Amino acid sequence: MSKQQATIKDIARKLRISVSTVSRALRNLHDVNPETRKNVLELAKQLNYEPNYIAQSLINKKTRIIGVIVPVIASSVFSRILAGMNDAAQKHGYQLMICQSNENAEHEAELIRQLASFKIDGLLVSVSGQTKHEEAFDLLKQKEIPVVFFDRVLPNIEAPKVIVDEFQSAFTAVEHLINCGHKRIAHLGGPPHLSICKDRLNGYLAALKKYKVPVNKKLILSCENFEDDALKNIQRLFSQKPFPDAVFAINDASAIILIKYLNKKGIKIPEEVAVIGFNNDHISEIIEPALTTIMLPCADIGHIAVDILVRRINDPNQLPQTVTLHSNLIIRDSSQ
Amino acid sequence: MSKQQATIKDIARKLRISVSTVSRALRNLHDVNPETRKNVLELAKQLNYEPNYIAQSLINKKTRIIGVIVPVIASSVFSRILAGMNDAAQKHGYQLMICQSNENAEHEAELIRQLASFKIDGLLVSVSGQTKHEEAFDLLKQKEIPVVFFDRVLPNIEAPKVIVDEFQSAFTAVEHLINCGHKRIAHLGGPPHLSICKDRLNGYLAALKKYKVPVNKKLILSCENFEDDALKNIQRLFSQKPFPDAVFAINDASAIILIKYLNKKGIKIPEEVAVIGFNNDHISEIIEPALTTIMLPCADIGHIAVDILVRRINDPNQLPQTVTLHSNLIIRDSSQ
DNA sequence: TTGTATGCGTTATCAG
DNA sequence: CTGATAACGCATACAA
Repeated sequence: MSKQQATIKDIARKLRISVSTVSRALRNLHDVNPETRKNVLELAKQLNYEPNYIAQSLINKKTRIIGVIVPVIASSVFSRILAGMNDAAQKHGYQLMICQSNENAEHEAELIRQLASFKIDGLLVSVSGQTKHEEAFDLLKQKEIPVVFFDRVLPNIEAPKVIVDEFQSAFTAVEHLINCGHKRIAHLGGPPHLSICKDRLNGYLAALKKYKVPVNKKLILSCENFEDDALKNIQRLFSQKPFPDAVFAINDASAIILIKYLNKKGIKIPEEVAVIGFNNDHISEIIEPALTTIMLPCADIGHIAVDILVRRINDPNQLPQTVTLHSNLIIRDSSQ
Repeated sequence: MSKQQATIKDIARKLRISVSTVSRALRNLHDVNPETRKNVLELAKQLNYEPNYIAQSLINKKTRIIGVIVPVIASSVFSRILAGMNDAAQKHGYQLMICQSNENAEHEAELIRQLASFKIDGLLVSVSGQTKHEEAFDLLKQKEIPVVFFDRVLPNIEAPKVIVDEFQSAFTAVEHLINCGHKRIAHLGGPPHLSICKDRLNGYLAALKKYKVPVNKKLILSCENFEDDALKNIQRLFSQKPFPDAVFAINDASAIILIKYLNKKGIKIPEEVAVIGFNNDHISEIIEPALTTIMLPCADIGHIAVDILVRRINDPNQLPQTVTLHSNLIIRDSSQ
């Protein structure tokens, strides 16, 4: 923190008026002599005065800081969501305090405590892949810090959520595979306790059911750490006979690992195995064959989450709403 | 900010002791009765007491907040650097206030003012592609807020910097192309006033000079907005005859656009045109042909920038140092 | 070992 | 229209 910073006291002393008058003049309150105000504003400018948000926060009980916890910062989805949040927060006059949990539930809980100590006005959270309980979030309720969950949410927590219609997205993806004539469709899933993963699995199952494609449990795999576990699950999947003739992967990163695996094995995509991903990472349009995938509205997720949180900060009695955004199926060469 | 939060006053009242004793007990200072401390800590836990950083900041004149300004959050390089910064900041007990300038110099200046009002303890900046003056940073000097520049820095500013040896990186890249037998080597550059772009251009020129390859100005292009301008420059480049037989691109994103252009035109890589990128984006190992590129130590940049800044926060008299990190040439199929 | 008083920079409530 | 004073939550010199 700077030491040479001018305060309203300095202005008051030099102008031989009281600090309260200075405070009023600076904030353009009604009951202050135009001349006095002029003098104050001039001196303030000259001294390069800037209000101390910290001191204001102590009184207002508002910091204009929004905390954000994401599992990882360096991911295409989360970095795009964060960018959207940043722009939206700017519009509302808030700053973001961004942290990553590194997919670690304990660290996530610690971050919540830290951010609470910073007296953030509200928190935006996308839970780690390892977060199974909602205990960690009780602290926020108790401290009356409004929270909005986004993207990865806990199913049983009562709070506003901004999510993508994962069920419908997965359904659409698998329906597309079925329409392309595939029957033995595998699902390379994610951590099963995460709602996004559950929902995608259910969308997958619903599509199979609708089109009367029998469910084969051997074709349903869970990667506890997303793409980090993908390869070993892929190997297991393709050690079976007969092969699946299509794979719906939990994300593009896993799908790409699969494509490289199939390319290496000389298995033709999409003729022998069709592949569909999730996220529309930049890579997906570049890989050979280009990856059919689901495009998420990342920037919108960020904007809307911030908008809802700000509304909640200003009116804590808002009922928790869940905003469900739609995704787009992007059909490329890996599926047809 | 929460309203129901317990304060040291509450603890003091309930325990019928003074706030100063509570304050001391909570911070484990020496001169406090073990029994008293035990009572305080117990009640604190029971009331779910957490110190109010805001109030502490007002006294300590330290917020334990580090501001960060990057041109864009959703980029592979910057998001990885931010992730590194986050982990390093956590270790030092700081939180990050992250903003993006969206490559806009005016917005960057505005962000500096905003962060200054938040009384950040220090600032980490990677300048926007449009930042030509250093005026905006004078405010920080005046307010004695330490700054560390990273990755994209202004050449003439006296401040600590954490950069990659861009000259050497580019030299190595072009030397590699020359060693592969290429003679008409083009450079698809970035905004020319950015130091990283100047340095890469100079590295390119130095390599040509060392190996007595004649410089052809028609083969040197500048993309004012990096990959956003790449395509039109690529088209200009390949409207010339004879073609360049190799291209050193300013980043992987531009190199990928080039590869797709060449693939579409049926120009063989690397036989007819070799391509080399910069950044080692995830894509570079996935595209066909896999892209030879320069790998930046992103996480290290983040860690080291934070370390230096924290050192400077604690001792403002530190001389400004420039830490230059080395990159690695990753040779893949696009060059040989 | 503990309590009192004061202050950090600002705003709010009064009284004048 | 202006000023004195208390308060926000905490830390600290000093006194006890």
